[in-house]
Amino acid sequence: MTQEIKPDHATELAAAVEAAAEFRQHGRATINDIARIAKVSKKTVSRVINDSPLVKPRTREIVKAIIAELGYAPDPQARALALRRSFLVGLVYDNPSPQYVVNMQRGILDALEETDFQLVLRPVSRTDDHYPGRLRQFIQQHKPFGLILPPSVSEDDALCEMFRANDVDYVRIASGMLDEPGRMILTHDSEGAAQAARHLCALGHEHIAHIHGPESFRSAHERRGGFQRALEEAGRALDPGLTVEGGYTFDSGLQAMERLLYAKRRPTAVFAGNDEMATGAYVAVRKAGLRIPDDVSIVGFDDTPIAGRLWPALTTVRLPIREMGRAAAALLLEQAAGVEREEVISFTPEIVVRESTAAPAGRA
Amino acid sequence: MTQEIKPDHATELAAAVEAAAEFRQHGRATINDIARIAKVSKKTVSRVINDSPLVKPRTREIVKAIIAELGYAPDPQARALALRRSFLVGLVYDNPSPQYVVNMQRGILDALEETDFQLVLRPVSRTDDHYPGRLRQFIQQHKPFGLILPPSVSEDDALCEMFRANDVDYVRIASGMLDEPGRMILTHDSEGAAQAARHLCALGHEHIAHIHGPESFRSAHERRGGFQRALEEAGRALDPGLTVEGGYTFDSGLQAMERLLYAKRRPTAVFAGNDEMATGAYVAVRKAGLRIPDDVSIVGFDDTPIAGRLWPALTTVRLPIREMGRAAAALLLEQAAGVEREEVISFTPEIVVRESTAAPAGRA
DNA sequence: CTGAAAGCGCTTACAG
DNA sequence: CTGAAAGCGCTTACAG
Repeated sequence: MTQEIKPDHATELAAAVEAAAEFRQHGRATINDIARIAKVSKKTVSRVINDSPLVKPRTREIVKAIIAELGYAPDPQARALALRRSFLVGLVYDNPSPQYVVNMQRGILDALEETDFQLVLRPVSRTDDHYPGRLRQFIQQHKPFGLILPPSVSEDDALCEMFRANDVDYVRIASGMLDEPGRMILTHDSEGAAQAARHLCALGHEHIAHIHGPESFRSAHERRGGFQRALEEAGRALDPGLTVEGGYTFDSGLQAMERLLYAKRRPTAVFAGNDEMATGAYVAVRKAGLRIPDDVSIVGFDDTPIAGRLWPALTTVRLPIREMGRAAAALLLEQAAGVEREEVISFTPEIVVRESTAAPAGRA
Repeated sequence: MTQEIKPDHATELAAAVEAAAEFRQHGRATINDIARIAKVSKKTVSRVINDSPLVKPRTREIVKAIIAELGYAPDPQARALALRRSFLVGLVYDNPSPQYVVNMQRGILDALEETDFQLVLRPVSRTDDHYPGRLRQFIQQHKPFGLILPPSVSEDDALCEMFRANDVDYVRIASGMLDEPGRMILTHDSEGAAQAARHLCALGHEHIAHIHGPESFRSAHERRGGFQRALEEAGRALDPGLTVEGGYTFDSGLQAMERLLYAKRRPTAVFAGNDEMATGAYVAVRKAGLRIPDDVSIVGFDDTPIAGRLWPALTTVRLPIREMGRAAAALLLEQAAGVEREEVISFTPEIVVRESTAAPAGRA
């Protein structure tokens, strides 16, 4: 006489795990192995992998237990082929600062850490006319899951349109609202610059210069604008004679500062649009035989590592680049999950006061 | 009456290209499209893609013409699935210098530029015990084409053994001969350090200090060794009382220099094991109210961008990091092509003389 | 030198 | 809630 035995859930689960354990030695498992051991179809395993709700909780639990026991991970190449979409997240950048790039990479990697996504690097040169074409080819061939765009590539509207046309998700990091909230990380550069202005005004400076970045960078406008507004709110004005354009480079900062030092009335403080230019300004001041901050106070922007390594250490405005990268990658995942975001994610830089700023000589 | 027309090769080729041109609008081509238009099997197209010699030159030419006309590129995901090997090259690094990392990335990207390979980033922490396990999982799941290992991960023999066991190609970049020539990029750090020693001796320094890197870094030994040997060849010796250990960081350089400044007899020149520590040494000298190079000459190692931005600009030893990255990636491709290399590829650093070194005060 | 069949490890409609 | 069949775009033996 046969007797129908209806095993309870715990028994069933234990049996499945045991069957899985026996399989262990046979090398890397596939979806078929999981299905066979779980006694379900591979489609059901696929549903579990993809978190489909259409699986009985009990079935799901058994499948998950076997997956855990075998340390199974689905093959990204096979999934990509079937999904027509790879598990690569591309960082498309033209930012010249290695520090910026590395920090952004770190942030993105933080967010991708426990996922199946890999970060691939796509440096570009915006002065190369072929760069959108190359990117299109990359996209069509590698079908990246999504792209992250820091400044200044993030400011290229035509490029983003191409991404949309090719059905590729992206997140733009920029100092202006260039896209819908779900595709943007906003940085309030103008507010950071305003903090620099307030700091210098509070120290008593009246005669303040600004070395701004190139007109082609949105951040240069934002920073100049915020600085100017805050000066005006404090009853000062940004003297056009003390406003010089640089190229965000060390050399341009050095040259701009040299010009400022020979102005009719030498400024007692200078706000440089980034740390690179501030570093150049240091050298110009030194070469002129002047002292920082005794003769001239200097403020930078970015808080790159060089800021703390200069002597005296540079007062500057810090943008949390790593956190921004993390947020951008998280937003990309959110976007893929179909979340509709209404509010933009934004970051406000903060001034870091070190040793390069002090009250002007007359007021010391 | 039908007449057999045997078209010549040129006609045949032109016809194929025309057929391809007609196809153009239908979206992205696959290997099947190419095969159909070329009137061959897809296996033959696959042979052409993979540069198999087993294809009649004429057939190959026609297939290549159609591929070019359609701008066809094989799907990397599909190839990866069939080949059980992806087109990803992993950069596995724990190097703390952003400048080093970014330059290495650039070099690798240079070499991968016109290939189908993508660079993926795998930062690791050697102090994390789980890091080999995580890497193994990455390897087994993503089946990277190969890995590039700069110092100090490159010095981990057990890790490389795991790579071999998992049948993954790799290239180690190190200052010692740790592996066979086909898997190594060698840097002659000791020779660079020797150049620093010769430079200081030539200037007339007798009383020379050295701030070396941490014992756990092979480069620290190589640099100290090369420096010491060259000093001895010049009839000097490395005074143990003027040899201090730092941690390759700014702060450690500052502290080490402070100790040296209070030595019984202050050194007239200091060789720092890297630019970071040299930068710290600058600050210590400044804080002590001394001048560079008038009171103390300083030499760094690496030639990171900060070297040229300091005041006075830092004399340092430059390693061509970007070229090293390029060579490493090229070597990986060579390895995959089955080339057996007998001679190791090596790079010798060179001193870059700037403004931080001069004859000692007494001899000016 | 060339091709038809099978397979890499997944997912997508479709049917139940 | 579950499964059998077909397909993603390639390559690998195998046969000729």
